Amino acid sequence: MSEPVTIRQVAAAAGVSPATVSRVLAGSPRVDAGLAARTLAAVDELGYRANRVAQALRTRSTGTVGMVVPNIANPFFPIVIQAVEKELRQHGARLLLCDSGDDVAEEAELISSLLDHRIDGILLSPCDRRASQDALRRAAAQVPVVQVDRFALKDFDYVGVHQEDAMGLVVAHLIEQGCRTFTYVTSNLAASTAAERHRAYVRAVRDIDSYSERRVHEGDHSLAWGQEAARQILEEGDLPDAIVCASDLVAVGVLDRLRGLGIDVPNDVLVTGFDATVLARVAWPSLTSVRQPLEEIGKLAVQVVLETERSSRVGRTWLLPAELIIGDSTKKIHELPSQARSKKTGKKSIRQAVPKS
Amino acid sequence: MSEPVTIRQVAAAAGVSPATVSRVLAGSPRVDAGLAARTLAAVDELGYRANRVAQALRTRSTGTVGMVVPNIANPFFPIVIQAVEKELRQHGARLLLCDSGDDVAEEAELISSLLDHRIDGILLSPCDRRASQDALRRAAAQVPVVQVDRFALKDFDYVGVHQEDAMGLVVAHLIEQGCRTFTYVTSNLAASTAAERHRAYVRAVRDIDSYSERRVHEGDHSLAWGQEAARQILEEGDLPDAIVCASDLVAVGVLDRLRGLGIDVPNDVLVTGFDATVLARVAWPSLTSVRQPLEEIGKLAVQVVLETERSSRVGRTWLLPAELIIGDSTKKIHELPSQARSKKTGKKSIRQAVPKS
DNA sequence: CTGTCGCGAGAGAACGATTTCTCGCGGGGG
DNA sequence: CCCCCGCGAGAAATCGTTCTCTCGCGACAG
Repeated sequence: MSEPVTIRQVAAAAGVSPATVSRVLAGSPRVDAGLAARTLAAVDELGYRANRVAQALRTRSTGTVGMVVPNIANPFFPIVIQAVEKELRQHGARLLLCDSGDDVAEEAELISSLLDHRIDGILLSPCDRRASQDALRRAAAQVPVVQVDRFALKDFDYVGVHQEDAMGLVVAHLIEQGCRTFTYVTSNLAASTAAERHRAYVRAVRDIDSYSERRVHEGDHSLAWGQEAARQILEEGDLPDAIVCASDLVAVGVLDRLRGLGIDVPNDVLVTGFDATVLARVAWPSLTSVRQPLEEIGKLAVQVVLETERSSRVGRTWLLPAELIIGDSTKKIHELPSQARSKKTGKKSIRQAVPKS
Repeated sequence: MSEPVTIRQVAAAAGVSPATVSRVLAGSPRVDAGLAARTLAAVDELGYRANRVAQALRTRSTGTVGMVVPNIANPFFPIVIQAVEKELRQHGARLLLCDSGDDVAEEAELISSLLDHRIDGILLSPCDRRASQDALRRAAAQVPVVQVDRFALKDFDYVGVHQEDAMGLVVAHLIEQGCRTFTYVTSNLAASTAAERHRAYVRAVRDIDSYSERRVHEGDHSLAWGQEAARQILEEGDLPDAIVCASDLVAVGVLDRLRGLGIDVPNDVLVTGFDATVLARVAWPSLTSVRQPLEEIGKLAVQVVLETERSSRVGRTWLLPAELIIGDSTKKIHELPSQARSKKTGKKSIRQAVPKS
C-alpha cells in the first residue's frame, strides 16, 4: 500500500543533503549537532528505515547468511538452525535457509542461487562428502564458507564434533554392558558424519573377541528405514547383543519394529541412537544416545563465517566435545554366560514367529 | 576471491550493449538471432549470473519471502518450513527464516527487519493473537502477508485448519471410549490455535453429564511443561478419565511423568496429543493425536502470498481438513461402572505414593 | 526519388543507498 | 593584510541491473 520513505525525502524534510542523512545515521564523527538533531527528527517523523537492498548494492554486503542443510525434518537440524538464527540476529544478520533434500544437484543449485543473492557467507552441511566438493569450492571462491556438522573438504573451515570419539563412547559403553556381538544400522555413508561413525564403529568392534563381521545396513535418516532395518536384522538370524544406530530417528524406527514383534529392549537386545534429540528422551525405552552441543555448533559457525575475511582461506577445524547420554535402552542387568545363552534361545523362538515377507 | 562477472563485461565480450544482454536473458521477443547467440555464448563463456541485489533494486522484487515462526524446535514447524521452502523453490524464490521465540517484541522487530530487506511477502505465525496485531498490520501495509497456522486478524489472509473441529474430534473420540471426566493441559492461550482448541474443548466437555470444571493448566509447548502439568494434576486429587493436551510435545511430557510414577496409560488414564508429529508415533504408548496437513498448509500459504497483488487485501481464509490419528494412548477396553470405580481406587493409592514436592 | 514508418539496438536514466570529491568559509599564521 | 589550510556539508559518481527513450537504417508507399 504505502511506499517506503527514501533517504531523499528525509533529506528534503530536514533541509539537508542525502549524504548528511547517511552520515548522521552511520554515526559519522564530524557532523554539526544542529543538523544531526534535525535529521534525526525527520527520520523519526517520517519513520525512515534504510532500504537494505540499495545498501547492499552499494556496500557489497547484504547482512544475510545462507544455510543449506540436508533435511530440516530431522530433529537434529532445527536446533542448530535455531542457534544459528539467534546468533545471526545478535549480529544484525538474517538467515536464508535451504533444504537440499540430501540431493547433490539441488544442493549445488541452491548454493549458486545463494551466491546470486550475494549472501555474506554460507553455512553448509554437505550431503555428500565427495560429490559436494565442487559446489563447496565454487562457493568458497566467492564468500566465506563454513562446513557445519558434516564436511566435504578439510581445507575449508569446519565446525562439528569428533564423530569417531563419540561413536567410540557408544561402543565402549555397550562393551562395558557385556555386549559381544553387534549390528550396525547406518544411514547413507555419503554423509561425512555417517562415514566417520561407521569407521569408528568398525574399529571399536573388530577387536572384540567374539566379533564376527555383521551386515551393515544402509538407508536414510528416517523412521521407515529403522523399521526396515530391524526387519532385515531379524531375517538374518540370531539377534546381536546390541544394535547400534547412526541416528535417533533410525533407532526409534528400530525400537518400534522390535516392539511390534514382541522383542524386549534392553533385555533381548540393546539399542543405541545418536544425536540425543528429543526423540531419544521420548522413546520407550529412552535411548542411549550421544549429545552433540548443537547450540554451540550453530553459534560458533556463525561467528566464524561472519568474522572470516573473504580472502583468508585457512581450513580451520573446530571440534566440540560430545557426551554420552545413557538411557534405558542399554540398562541391562549383567548376565552370566549361561543366562546369555538361554536368552539367545528365547530370541530364536521369537524369530520363528516372524512371518517372512 | 574472484569478483563476479557483471553484465557490462558480458556485453563487452559479446560486442553488444548491456541492454541487449538483459533483453536476451529475459527472453525478449525481438532480438536478432545472431546477437542473441553471441551474447549467450559470452554468458556461457564468462559464467555470468545476474546480481540479484541489483536486480531487486531495479525491479522492486527480491525473489525472497520472509517467514516468522514462534519456535523452530517444536517439531510441528520444521515440516511446514520444509514445505514452504520447497514450494518457494518451485517459484524460484528463497526463504528468510526467523524464530520469534514466542516473543511479541522480537516478532515485531523481525518483521521490520524483513521489510527492510524488501521481501516479496511474509508468512507469519503470530505468537500472540492480540499483541501481534499491530506488527501484522504494519507488515500488511507494505507487502502481502499470510497468516499460517496461527492468526491474529481475520481481515488478512489465513491458512490453517479448523482447530475447533479438530479438537472436537479428540473429545468425541474420548467420550466414545467412555471417558466422563477430563483435564486439559494447554500451552499459552495467547496463541490463536491454543485459544481455539481450548474453547472447543470446553464446549465439547461441558455437556457431558458428569462433567465438572477441572483446572486448566497453562504453560508453553515443551516437554518440561508437560511433566510439570502431570505433577500438578496428580496433586489436585483424583485422576480424570482422560488428559487432553494441546500439543504432542506437552503430551509426551505428561506421558513421561505418569510413567515415572507408575501410572499406566491408557489403563489408568487416557492421554491425547495434538499435531501428530513424529513424537506421537515414537511415544510409548503411541499418542492419539490430530494430524494437520502441514505440507499442504505450507504449500498453499506460499501460493497465496506469491499470487497476491500488493494492493488486494481481502482477508481470505483457507481451512484445511484435519484428521484424528488414533494411537495406543486411548485404546482402552470399555469398562463397567464397577471396574471404573475400582480403577479409581487404584489410582488413589498410586497418588498417595507420590511425594509432595 | 523522397518522406515516413517501423523495428532493432544502444544510450542513458532510473532504483536508493554510500562515499569520494569538491567547494566554500572561517581562522590562524606569515 | 593576505594566503593557506582544514573542516563541514553538498554535488555527484557509483554499485549492477532494467527499461524507456531515442536514433539510425531499411523498406515501402506516394
